[in-house]
Amino acid sequence: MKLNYHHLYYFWQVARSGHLTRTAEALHVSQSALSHQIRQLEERLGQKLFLREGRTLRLTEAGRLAFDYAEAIFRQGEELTALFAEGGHAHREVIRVGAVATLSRNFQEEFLRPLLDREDLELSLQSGGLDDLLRRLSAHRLDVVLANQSVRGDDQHPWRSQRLARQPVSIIGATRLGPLAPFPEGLAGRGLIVPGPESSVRQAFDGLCELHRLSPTIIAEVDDMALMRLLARDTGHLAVMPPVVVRDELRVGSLSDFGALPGVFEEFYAITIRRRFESPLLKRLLNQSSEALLPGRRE
Amino acid sequence: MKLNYHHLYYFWQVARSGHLTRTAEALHVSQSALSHQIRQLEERLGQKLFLREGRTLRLTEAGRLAFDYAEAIFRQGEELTALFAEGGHAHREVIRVGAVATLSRNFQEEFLRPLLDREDLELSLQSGGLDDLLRRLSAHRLDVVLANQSVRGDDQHPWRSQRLARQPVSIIGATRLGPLAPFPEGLAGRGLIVPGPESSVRQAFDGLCELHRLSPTIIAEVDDMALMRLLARDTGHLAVMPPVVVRDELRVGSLSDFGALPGVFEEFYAITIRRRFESPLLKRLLNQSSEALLPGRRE
DNA sequence: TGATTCGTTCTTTTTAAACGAACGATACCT
DNA sequence: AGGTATCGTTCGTTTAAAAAGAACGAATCA
Repeated sequence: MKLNYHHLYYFWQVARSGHLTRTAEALHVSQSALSHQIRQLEERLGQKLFLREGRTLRLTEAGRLAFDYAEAIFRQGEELTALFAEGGHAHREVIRVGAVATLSRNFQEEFLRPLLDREDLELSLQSGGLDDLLRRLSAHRLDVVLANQSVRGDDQHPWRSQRLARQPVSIIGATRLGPLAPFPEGLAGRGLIVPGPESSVRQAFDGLCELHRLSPTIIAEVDDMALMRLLARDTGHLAVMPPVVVRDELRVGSLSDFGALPGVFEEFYAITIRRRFESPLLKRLLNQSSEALLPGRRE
Repeated sequence: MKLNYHHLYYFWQVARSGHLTRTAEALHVSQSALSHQIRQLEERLGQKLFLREGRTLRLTEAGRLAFDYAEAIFRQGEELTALFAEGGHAHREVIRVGAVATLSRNFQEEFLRPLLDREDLELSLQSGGLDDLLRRLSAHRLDVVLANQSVRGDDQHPWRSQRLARQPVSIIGATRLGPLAPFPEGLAGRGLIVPGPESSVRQAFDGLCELHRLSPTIIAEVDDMALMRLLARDTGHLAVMPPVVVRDELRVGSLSDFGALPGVFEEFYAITIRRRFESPLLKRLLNQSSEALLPGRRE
């Protein structure tokens, strides 16, 4: 009881033009053949797709529904054939990476570095929210999603999260603030910029504060690492963030690392979809990334 | 030179399992038939999809590409058949409306009102950004998009914008601010909340200010009408917005309309896609909406 | 009213898909 | 190593599905 895509194609063509005879001519088949095939589709689906009103055809509600699906299906098919038609030559390898927009750019760059100097590779990098990216991953429009949290897969969405890196998290602030006692003393009377309440870093940090009976003054909750970096640099407040994010500023000396927070880590995950044939390049990339970036990598 | 979806289906099934023989058994065809059909697909596309390495199959890069498309195509097909299989009964009429999230809720409700009390109709209402909604419209996942700007269609995207309503725009503020001289005098020394610079209302308002040699103090630029309504109610600032948005507050008396701005209008558009068979219900809805809501409707 | 257009239905013809046996290559086992 | 089972390919043959073509009926137009 499977759908016959040949029938659906004929239906689609007739539905978009509205005329059986003209469509038959355009497709170089007889109208009787068309009529018959469409009738078979209706039988298979169990519902009328056209209302035959005299000698004109009108779509039924079911037909409208089927038409919308057919449109989506055959547009993709056309896209596919176009892709193969133009590029008669061999296809370059493509890796499509989605990155959660709030992720550290340094981390993204680190991950992509092995790919950047390869001439034979086409790299597509897309930013967005995690939900959006996961949707694209499920639709096979992405090969991997970089995120700072893991997701659990289920039957519907066979996602697989692989931890790539685990960065220590520190108290970061402008060097001009002068020397600061290490955590937890140094925090007294200071404003803090912290990650949003959803993030794992924030939750670990809150736990740590509770342990030390601290209730620091939260100035801002910021999810975007790039923004947090700017705020740490340009305000007099302290930020809770991984030092790797502000690597350059630490080297130049405009920002200082006032000490790592014990037990607080920012974790990075590569989310992929289980598939029979994985791209060997992607596989290699994930393996070498988790080896290179995993614990205690100096940056 | 058209794509054979039957071939593609076989390829898809083989590619997802990785084995030709097992797939042949599962599909109740001989392996020779499968092998032959896949070979034909390769010939049609002009490229190898599998690397035959001894007695194992591996996807080529082109194969990976084709597989992703096949996945998208046949998932939709399965969705379609599932839809018809469960709902053996006649399909209820469906109208899928997308509304730009920043649009006045009152306007949306007004538009949808004729549909709400119909038992025989299934209504789907989706919010989002204009770009996102237009994409869904093009993919036939929406029937109509409500927006506060018109879009021009092109060959790729045969959009059609139809103006539904044109609302006057006023200076709105908390009643407790006391009586206010009409525009432009009343604005002197007041903070203003205005729509964002992209909106047509804002552009018309800026033009009006220039005409009167006014440069009012902009407190905030807000695109979301619901948010603007809250700000007008809860702050001491004046807002530039259509009175219809705060209809309830005006009636209760918590907000006052300090006078319409000449020549400034908020316009509402219904964006649809040209198609052969339009839903008669949608057609009727658009017609009666533009009649009912067009100029000077009291609200 | 009669010619014409357009979709349907039937039978016959043509085309394409499926089968099954033989073959070749590879992996596995002892 | 050498035998054997497994897996994909390639044939010629068979079978099933799609197309053609003619006859029919209903609606449209002059």
